[in-house]
Amino acid sequence: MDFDREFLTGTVTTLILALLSERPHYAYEILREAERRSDHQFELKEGTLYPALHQMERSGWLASEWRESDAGRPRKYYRLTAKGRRQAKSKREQWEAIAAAMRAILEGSHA
Amino acid sequence: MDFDREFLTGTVTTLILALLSERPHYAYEILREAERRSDHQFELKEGTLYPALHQMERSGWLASEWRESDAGRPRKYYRLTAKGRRQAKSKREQWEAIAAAMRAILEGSHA
DNA sequence: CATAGTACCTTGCTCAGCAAGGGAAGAGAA
DNA sequence: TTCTCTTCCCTTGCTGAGCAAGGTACTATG
Repeated sequence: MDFDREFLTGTVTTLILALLSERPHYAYEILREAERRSDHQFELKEGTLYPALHQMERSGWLASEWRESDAGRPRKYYRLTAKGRRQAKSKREQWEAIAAAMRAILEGSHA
Repeated sequence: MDFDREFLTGTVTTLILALLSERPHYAYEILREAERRSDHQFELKEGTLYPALHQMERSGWLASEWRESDAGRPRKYYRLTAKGRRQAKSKREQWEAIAAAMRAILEGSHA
């Protein structure tokens, strides 16, 4: 396999695609959800997330839709397109390959 | 825990420190070894590795020493300093935390 | 009325990774 | 002998992800 160059820095993209694979989310919700599930290991920054979402929408991986909320501001929900679903799969597989490769290398240095 | 900013892109540094934790290596050997152990998943680039090693030496994580080889050019061996050993531990722990966090997030999207 | 939380966004910096170059020296093939 | 392959070292200059730091606006709470 050949990793996307950007992938080695790309946990953010992988993470967004994974969450959106389950159901549509709005950005702020992605922030909270990533924090919660990672037991506060991840603190995704707004300055990272919003531009990333816009970029991914421009690339045709995501589609967005405004929805009213009973309390407070309307929310912009993102969902995966077909292209996005393919990307999500690819990114996840790449991540798993990297994780396996790292494991193989790190194991040696444990002794 | 708080990740080093660079860490999310920093598998390279982690990997180098892990290999040097085992024994001194010269750069070219690190390239080959990373490839071999990752079953050719990783193809560390020279343009990445050499500057990284120099940077790490300047930071006091590594020390280097030229050794003659029976065949061919002399080789520049790098080994960890005490500071480097602490870094190696820290990076490995950070990597493991990220891997765990990613696992937690990716699991949900498998269904 | 001030503070904190929710929710959207942008601009401009920094620095890791890399493509693309270079050099030198030995080994084997044609 | 010349050419190419492999080993081994290195540098320069680009790109782009992540982020700090800023902004807006509305609601709830003390």
